[in-house]
Amino acid sequence: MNNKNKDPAPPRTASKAPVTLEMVAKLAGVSPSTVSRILNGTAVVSDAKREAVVEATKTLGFVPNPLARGLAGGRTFSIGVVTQAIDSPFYGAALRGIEDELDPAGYSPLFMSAHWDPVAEARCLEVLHARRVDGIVVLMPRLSDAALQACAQALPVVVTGRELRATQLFSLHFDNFTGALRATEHLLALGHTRIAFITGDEEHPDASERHRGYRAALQAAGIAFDPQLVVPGRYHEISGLEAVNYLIEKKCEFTAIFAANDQMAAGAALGLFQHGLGVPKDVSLVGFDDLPTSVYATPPLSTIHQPAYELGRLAAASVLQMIAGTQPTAELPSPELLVRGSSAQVRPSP
Amino acid sequence: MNNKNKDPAPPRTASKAPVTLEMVAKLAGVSPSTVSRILNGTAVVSDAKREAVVEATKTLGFVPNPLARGLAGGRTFSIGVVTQAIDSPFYGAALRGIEDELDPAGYSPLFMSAHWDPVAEARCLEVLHARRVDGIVVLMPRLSDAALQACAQALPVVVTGRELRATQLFSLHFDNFTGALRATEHLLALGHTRIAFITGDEEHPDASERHRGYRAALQAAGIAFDPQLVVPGRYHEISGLEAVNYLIEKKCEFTAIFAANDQMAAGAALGLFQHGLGVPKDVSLVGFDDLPTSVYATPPLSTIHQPAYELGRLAAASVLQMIAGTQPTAELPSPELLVRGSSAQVRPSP
DNA sequence: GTTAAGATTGAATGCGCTTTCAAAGCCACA
DNA sequence: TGTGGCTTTGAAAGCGCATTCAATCTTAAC
Repeated sequence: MNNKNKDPAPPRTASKAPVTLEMVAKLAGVSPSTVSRILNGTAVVSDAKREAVVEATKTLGFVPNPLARGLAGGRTFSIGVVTQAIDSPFYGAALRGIEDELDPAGYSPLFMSAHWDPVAEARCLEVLHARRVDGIVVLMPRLSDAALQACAQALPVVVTGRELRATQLFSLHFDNFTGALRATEHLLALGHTRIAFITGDEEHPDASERHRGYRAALQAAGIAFDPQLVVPGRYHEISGLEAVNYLIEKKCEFTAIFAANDQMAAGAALGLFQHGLGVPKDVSLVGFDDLPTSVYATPPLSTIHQPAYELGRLAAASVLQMIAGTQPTAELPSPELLVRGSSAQVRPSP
Repeated sequence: MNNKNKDPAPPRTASKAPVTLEMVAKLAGVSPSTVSRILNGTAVVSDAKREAVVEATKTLGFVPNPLARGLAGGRTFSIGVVTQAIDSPFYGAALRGIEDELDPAGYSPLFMSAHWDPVAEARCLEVLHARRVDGIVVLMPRLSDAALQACAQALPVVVTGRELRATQLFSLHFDNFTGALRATEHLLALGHTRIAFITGDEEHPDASERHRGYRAALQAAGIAFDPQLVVPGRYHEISGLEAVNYLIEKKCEFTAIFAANDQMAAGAALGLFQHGLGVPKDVSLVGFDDLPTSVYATPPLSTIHQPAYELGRLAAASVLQMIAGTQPTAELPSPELLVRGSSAQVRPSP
């Protein structure tokens, strides 16, 4: 491979014999304790010694061993992150946010996937605890509040997608209700009255909040709720597709669809396409989440922006604050409606 | 929150005083060494003691401290994984594959993102090395071969997206050339002769291989190569969109587009849509990668399936093999063309 | 009935670092 | 000149585990 990059990584000759703090101490002519103190800023040291140590650290290329630090000091400078699916477009952005926030602070994330399984989630927590992480972020937990609170007794925990507060436990919650309300209102404002709703996995609190938002908007507009128009989904693309098939099969009349997330909206779009229905010509479509891919859908998907990246950043910042002893105060931005090409004025019925 | 899940995580009462191997030893009436031996299967122990230890381990809820294990034993049971972007749809699947392979083996992945920056990548390698991971997987490295080889001197390394072999260094390479060849042949077979190509970031070996595949197919079909039809892209959606705009602006004639990856194909699709061009009615479109979302595009995208998940699994399995002392032999499956709705017979020109 | 080889086991050491604890050095004040 | 209080520094004790080494107990062969 003709890779002409100048190498940023000098071929470490020390690949065999790892440099230890003790060696630095000897070279600098001080005790190991002093080196440690300088490394951690634990105490005041004379400038002379400090310089000698810094010098020695450089010439030796010393990098402290995190394992030893963790074992001796009790802090590992790593944050456990429990996600449901590392390969989900939504979580991806959140993980990125966590990364970006942790990195400059000198912390490393330790990602684990629970796959929406409470048992697996509990195992993740256990493993992270065993690995002595300094704090934990749980993205959209499936575990009970009590389990989370129990976990928070041992170390700082931040959860998202749930309202929950306790000592060493902070929650970051997005206003799904208002988001869904806005989305439905948007469709309503375009003249739609027959708005189908594809629900999320109602095991998730978000899903039911979005459902409530949909109903609230309808009610406020004085439109009778029609249970026929609500089709259960599971947050996956395929369930959006199935929902559309179901609606059409049942000959439900609808001029718009609000899907509880963008992934199902994508599935729904495909379903409509397969049935020869144009978006937004025949059916308006609105999603929820604003996945990075949604703006590149054809047509671009109208949706509620959920700040996944921000969520990650704030969650990470919050654990860091708790570790530092401060009570976090972060709050997620309000839901924001993004009107794109998939929603339009209702056509006068033929 | 009405979470009715039975709690899989019993409220560990021992959240304060961590159980140590020594405590287990005392309870079981044996020496710490024996407990360690049983834990690691390092030596034969009498059944009586083994049972006593297992029993004690259970009643105490003992979980060995990975930090201590790592420090004392030199093995951390963790694998460093360097990815370019944790939030990319392509990498997501690969990471998932790695996770799935590592987990049953008792290893944990340690993910780090290098953001396509060789300097950052070198830093990742350093951090992972410092964290004493037992092996490293580098997905689509940007670093020079030499740097990678240097890294492999210290511990087992698996790289993907590059052909590179050395002691403790294994590479997993996908046949991008053939993939691109197949994609182009497909378009050719449909009667297209004016096939535009949106390149990837040519810093990546994959990108140039795909480019070569495109040209090879054209040549084999006896079609003169037209440089006008090749538009540089950078693997992002936006560059696909820009490429289409460029082609149309320049009034290039084309009946099909082959994008070097699905993300750019999505961008291209949007561009065509904005210009009122139908896919595949007016322009056929073929991508590369087979992202999970591509099957839900409207119309579903014809593409070359790249086994990202498999890639992750095989890479992980390979490091594990190297750690175990065996030479890995894994090989990626051949590229596979998936014909979906975005490509069709060329229309007789008007 | 011995003895050597082999199987089990425990005591002790160390991985690399943080952190008391106490000693030594410093200052100012009386 | 002496004493108390403060600061800088080093020695030493672990953190929790793996592992070497030597001791003890078996078993087999003579």
